[in-house]
Amino acid sequence: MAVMDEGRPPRRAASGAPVPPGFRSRLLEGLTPSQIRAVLAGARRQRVSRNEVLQHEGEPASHLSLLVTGLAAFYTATFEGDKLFLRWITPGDAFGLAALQNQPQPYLATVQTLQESSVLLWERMSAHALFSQVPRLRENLYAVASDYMARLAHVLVSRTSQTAEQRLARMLVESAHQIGRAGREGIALDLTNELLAEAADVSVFTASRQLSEWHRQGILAKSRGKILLRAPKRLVSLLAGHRP
Amino acid sequence: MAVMDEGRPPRRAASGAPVPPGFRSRLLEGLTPSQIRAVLAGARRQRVSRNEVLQHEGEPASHLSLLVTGLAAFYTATFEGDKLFLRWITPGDAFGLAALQNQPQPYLATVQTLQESSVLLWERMSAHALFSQVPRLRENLYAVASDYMARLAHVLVSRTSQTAEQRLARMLVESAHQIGRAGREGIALDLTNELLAEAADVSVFTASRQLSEWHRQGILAKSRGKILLRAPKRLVSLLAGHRP
DNA sequence: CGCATTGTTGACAAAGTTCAATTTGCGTGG
DNA sequence: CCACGCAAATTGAACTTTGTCAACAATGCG
Repeated sequence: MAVMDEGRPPRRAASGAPVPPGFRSRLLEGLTPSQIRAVLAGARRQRVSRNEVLQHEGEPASHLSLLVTGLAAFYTATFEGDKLFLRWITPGDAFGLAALQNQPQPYLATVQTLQESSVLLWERMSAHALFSQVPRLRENLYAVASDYMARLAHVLVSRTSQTAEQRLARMLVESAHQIGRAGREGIALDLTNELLAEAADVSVFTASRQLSEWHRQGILAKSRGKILLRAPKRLVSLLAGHRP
Repeated sequence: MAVMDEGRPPRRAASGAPVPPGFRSRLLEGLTPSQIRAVLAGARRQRVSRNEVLQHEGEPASHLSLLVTGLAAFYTATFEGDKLFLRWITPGDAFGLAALQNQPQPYLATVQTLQESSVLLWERMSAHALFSQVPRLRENLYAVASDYMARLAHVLVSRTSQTAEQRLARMLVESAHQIGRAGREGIALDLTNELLAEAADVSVFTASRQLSEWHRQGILAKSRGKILLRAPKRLVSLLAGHRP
């Protein structure tokens, strides 16, 4: 993964703050420092508060975006208009990949912040120009798109072939990797039952019952809006060791 | 969509038959005739019989492929190893897009023929070379990949938020577009209950019951391995007109 | 301290799957 | 050309999983 050069104080982008030291993104991997500077210079940096919609499914894909700090969720809408969680967007994740198509396309999903965040935004046309100048960007873009594909396929498999219990376990384990904070007691997650239920596509009631069950078994501890995974391995075993 | 030049007799590719006249593929759209010749010349043409596996999920993506004639299905495997239908592959559809990544990647899905078919195969490295020579190919590739994303998202929405009846209706309507033969009586589909059930992710029993119901209502006619859609619009109305 | 948000619990209902028992259709070989 | 045999399709009934709903509890913020 690309790491920003931490040696020298990073140059301030034309219209925004620099990227935090140590920031990594799959999209910028393998670029030279000067290429990274050029790419960042073409972006607009923006702070966004919690629960802000960064892109709206169906609207023309006008920007390529990159989450710098914070947390967002990537949703698609059902035919009835309910939102359907697809994945977390964490710092370093790009979204709005539809903007890089030659023909203007609509966004495939809605992205909404779950915490105060900051993003880099490239306007469609200037992104096209940048991607022509830096071939490595195109390669990275394709890799990122492929990663979306693979994740989407996993979600699909999970939703259609796993039980509610397994989906919850999977979501907890994945979330632990992506948005968890490791501590002495275990891995801490800032998730309400409601958000977790939504992410695992389970009713809040099922989520509550299952979490209580795992709490009883000592696998995790709960408090309001927080989950502490004490034994993530026991959750993993619910997934893999399913067939005896 | 790209159409092969039908004016002159198509030049025979190095190691296979030419593409049939009128053949169209999203992947080759916008290429000049000479570019198309060059691209086809780099491919191996292959006949494959029914139920042949063209690529295996998890194996290294060694080839980019293009279905020329016939029909195939694009499956992914569940964690238990069952196959999970994702989409049809019809003539002109490319698959094995993972081969175009810079780093070698595994195939994301299994592709299996449902009829006697023929495919064009590009070995990974020569595909890379071709795609460097013809920038338009890269653009098309990205568009094709985006189309996969969009379809996958649709499947996901369908699987998680629609009833068995709706999924069957949707699958019938989609299949009618993609693999149906329009006739005076309606649109004919060569599908067994089993294949349809698999594609809609429904048990064969549910499929049988629902088809019988629609048969009773005059929406379709069935015979062994065949379905004749008489009133596809009434199926569509089950999807959209669901909310009153 | 009061109130809104978040979480819990039990009873019940709905949607589909599973299973077993048959029936139907169709190609084939005698 | 007929009967056989297999694959495809059907049907009813029990069963499972999970969602829905209503009522309630507890947590923590202002």
